Amino acid sequence: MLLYQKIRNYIQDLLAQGSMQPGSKLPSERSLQDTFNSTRITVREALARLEAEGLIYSQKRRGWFVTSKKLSWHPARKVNFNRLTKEQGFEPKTEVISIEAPSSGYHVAKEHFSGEALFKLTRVRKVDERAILMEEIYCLESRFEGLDKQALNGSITDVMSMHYNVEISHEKCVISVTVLPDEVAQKLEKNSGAPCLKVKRARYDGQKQLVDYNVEYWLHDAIEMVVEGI
Amino acid sequence: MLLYQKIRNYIQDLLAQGSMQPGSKLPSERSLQDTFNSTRITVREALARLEAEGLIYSQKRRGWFVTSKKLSWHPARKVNFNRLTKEQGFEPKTEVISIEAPSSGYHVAKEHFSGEALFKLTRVRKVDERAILMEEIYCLESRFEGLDKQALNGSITDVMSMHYNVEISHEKCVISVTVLPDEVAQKLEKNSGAPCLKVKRARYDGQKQLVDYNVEYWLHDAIEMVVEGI
DNA sequence: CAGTGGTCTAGACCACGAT
DNA sequence: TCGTGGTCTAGACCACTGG
Repeated sequence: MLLYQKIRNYIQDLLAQGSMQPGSKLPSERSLQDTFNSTRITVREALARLEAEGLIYSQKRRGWFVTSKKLSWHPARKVNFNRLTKEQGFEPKTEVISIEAPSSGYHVAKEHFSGEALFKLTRVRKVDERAILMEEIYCLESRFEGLDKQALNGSITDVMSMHYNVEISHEKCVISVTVLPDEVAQKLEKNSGAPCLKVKRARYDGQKQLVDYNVEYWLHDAIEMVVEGI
Repeated sequence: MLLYQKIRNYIQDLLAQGSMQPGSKLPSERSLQDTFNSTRITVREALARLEAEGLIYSQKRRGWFVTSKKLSWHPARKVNFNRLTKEQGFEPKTEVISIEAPSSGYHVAKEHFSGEALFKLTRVRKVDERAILMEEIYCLESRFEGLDKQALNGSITDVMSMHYNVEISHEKCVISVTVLPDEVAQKLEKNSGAPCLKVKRARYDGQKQLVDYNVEYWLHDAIEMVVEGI
């Protein structure tokens, strides 16, 4: 058997035994190197596989940690992040990074909103103190006047409903696997190059008008998506 | 800038220029190493990032190649693989790996079919000669007698409808990001450890009886999922 | 057969985290 | 300050692909 597979199996066994709880720290790369009379390159090969598999994750220069149970997510439903995560036994937290309404349009403005002025809301969402999602929400400045004065660390759907009388009635998501862009990786305290699920979501009201357009970057090991159909 | 990022950018530029078409072969690792006066480790770091990003892919010991446009897939719809891929300009192909009905039950049998005897159909699906999907389909032996004598390289939904008068009316998918299990990687001519989308799908008839249970492994760079909701 | 990617060794320096 | 992961060098042998 290949050496990096031995190391991988060794760590998998550590996890399976239950001797390592979610969130706890693995032995350092150099100590694993000594354990197996090997080199860091090979140890890191094993760790990378386990990371891709979703069993462990690294935080920049802090170390390697055991992944928690995945969050079950319904991309095609109006979901309340805080409620959903609590139902599944996690402690949610939302941080507003910025809300901007610059005079110059964004790229998405041209593509989806025919060039009109937009708000851009950027947020990071955490479960159990681990940042697992960064999202950018774009919506019309004219339709949501004063949005930047609202409380934005809860459900945007609720804010739109309560303060602007706008209801979402349909949405379309496109989901792909890619890597975190560098600026997103930084916000989530990950290395650039970390795999992720990218979700692009367009939401419409009853008149089939586009209400908002979201781009979400989910850590690949933090989520599983549930879709029901027909 | 980091060296592996320089190499990554260099290759990205090659792709963006259009000088490299989908499916064409990249320079070898050793030639890139010479170009940048670097080492294979560093070159492979750059290639791994580009692979994770979905821009290139490797085939075992054959080399690195440029990825094609992604296939758009609606996981929550009854879709005909052959029709869908052709509509998007690809040339589809389905290979039946095996169909078995062993006396001993499968693990899924216990979990989903309360222990009854099952067929297990294993197939690989290709677009433009590239294997991008391996799937296992489980269904009741008693309900689909003689299924192993049917033509199984087309739509299973059609076979069930035409020969067994069974119609799918509802389905539920669970989608996660992980790595190809070793035996799947082999079938798809990939290294073990290649990232993938894993789709577990349960399909029900009008009486809410479970008709079949599928496990699909999609190459992460070959597909983007489209989901519409509410 | 030559060339390719897959695996591996034995080191090194750096930036950043924890303390 | 010390330990950590992040990046990098300069080689090596092997299994397999392709001509």
